[in-house]
Amino acid sequence: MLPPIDTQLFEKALTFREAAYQAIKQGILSGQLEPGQSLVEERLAAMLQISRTPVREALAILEHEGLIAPIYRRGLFVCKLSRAQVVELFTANEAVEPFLARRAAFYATPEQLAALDAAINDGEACVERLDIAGFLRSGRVFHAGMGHAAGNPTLARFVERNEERVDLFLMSYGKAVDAEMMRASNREHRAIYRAIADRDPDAAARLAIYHAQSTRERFAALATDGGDESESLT
Amino acid sequence: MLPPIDTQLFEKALTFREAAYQAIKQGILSGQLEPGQSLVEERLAAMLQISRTPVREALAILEHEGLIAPIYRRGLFVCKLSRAQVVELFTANEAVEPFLARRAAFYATPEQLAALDAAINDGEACVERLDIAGFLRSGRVFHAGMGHAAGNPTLARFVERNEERVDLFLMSYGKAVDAEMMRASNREHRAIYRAIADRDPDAAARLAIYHAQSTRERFAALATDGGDESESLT
DNA sequence: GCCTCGGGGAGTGTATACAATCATAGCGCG
DNA sequence: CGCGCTATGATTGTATACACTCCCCGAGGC
Repeated sequence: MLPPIDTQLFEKALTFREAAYQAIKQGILSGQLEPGQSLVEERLAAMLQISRTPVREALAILEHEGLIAPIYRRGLFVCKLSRAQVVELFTANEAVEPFLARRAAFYATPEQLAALDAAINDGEACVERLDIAGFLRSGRVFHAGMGHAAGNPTLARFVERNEERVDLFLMSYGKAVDAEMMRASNREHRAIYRAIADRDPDAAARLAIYHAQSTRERFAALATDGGDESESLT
Repeated sequence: MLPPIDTQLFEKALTFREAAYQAIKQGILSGQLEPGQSLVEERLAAMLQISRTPVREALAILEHEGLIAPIYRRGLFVCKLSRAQVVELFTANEAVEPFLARRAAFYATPEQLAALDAAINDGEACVERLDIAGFLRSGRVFHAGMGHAAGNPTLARFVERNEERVDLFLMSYGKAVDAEMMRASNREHRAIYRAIADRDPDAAARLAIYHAQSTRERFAALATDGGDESESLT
């Protein structure tokens, strides 16, 4: 599955490198480039109608972010995360999310609250369409938005990257993600949002913990099989 | 100030890109490349005796990590963090460190405990030598080691990167960092270590919080002046 | 004396060229 | 018929070449 030739992306980004980074990342997170698939530099460059140089620089960054993994002189591959790695990501989020929720309840501006609300509504729309990739994206927007509202870009970006990697895993199990699961997740998002909007830090933090644990349990129920655990590309 | 030509680094790394990444990062964190200084690709390439291509890829990663910042078609510069940004980093650590300390108290292996102890001892040695860069490095090793002992590489790397950026800031104020300050920090590290070694999660978490806050206060006392706050390169 | 306006140089951003290595397929041989 | 070996192609890793942009500086005009 190949992402189509890049078109408007170059208008937003100053450099081809940035455009390539966005395009490839988008391709991965939208499911067009599936986990385990090999990424040939020249092919990507041809799709984006640029040369290999900026593509390589973009790939270097994505590799550093943990979305793709190289095998020396063999090629680059979209990461296949193991269950253990995903559990680790959830654990990391468990440490950070309640902190963010609490602070968001203190500091969120009306605009930021509106952004959170919009992300939740977008998620609901995606559920109706059974648009899994879109739903996962809306979730990332929500979590990143909460980080932003908490006034800590560093933590916000950390959470966002973790979500990206989790979603990358979930894309592998796309067929198993059903509407009820998505609805449950969105309900929890809305509950957190309400607590933040009500300026109730304790409730926000509590609900964030609940959400993290609950998500992990939903995930565990999903990924019972091992799959090809052996070749978990890191 | 220029880092000398790379020698042994290429033996450890498979690619020039990785070697360049390590070398440049090392140059920044050791203080050879000072905040605000411009990094000319060709110059770096000449020092490392390689071409610009792998250097650029390494720089792209460092930029993504937030250690250097580009100005479009003007050049790359070692980041000058603002006080607000450093406070933000401390806040992020405050959320994560107690979590790591608690888990480390549960899961640390004897080897990991030994590594923590070694890092602390190294730090003490650096204090005697008044080796600020070395002391900061030992601190990064300690914090990263705690993350590792907590069994969560994701959080460990997050903390490590935050420490790198904080240390980058402190390098600017190198002259103001005195021995007593370093000793205090190391004492707190040792206290955390003892709690972990004693398998006392609550104490470890409590001491980690205290350390984070205490470090932030020491920092605040240090960076009272604004410096050239205006041009904080992000 | 101050401002404006080229011209040269430095340096990034991108493209292309080259070398090294790995996979694979074809072929011979046992 | 299966196994190993070689040759060829594909793809990465690195180097070099080119174009464009921005800054600096000096000359000329007011």
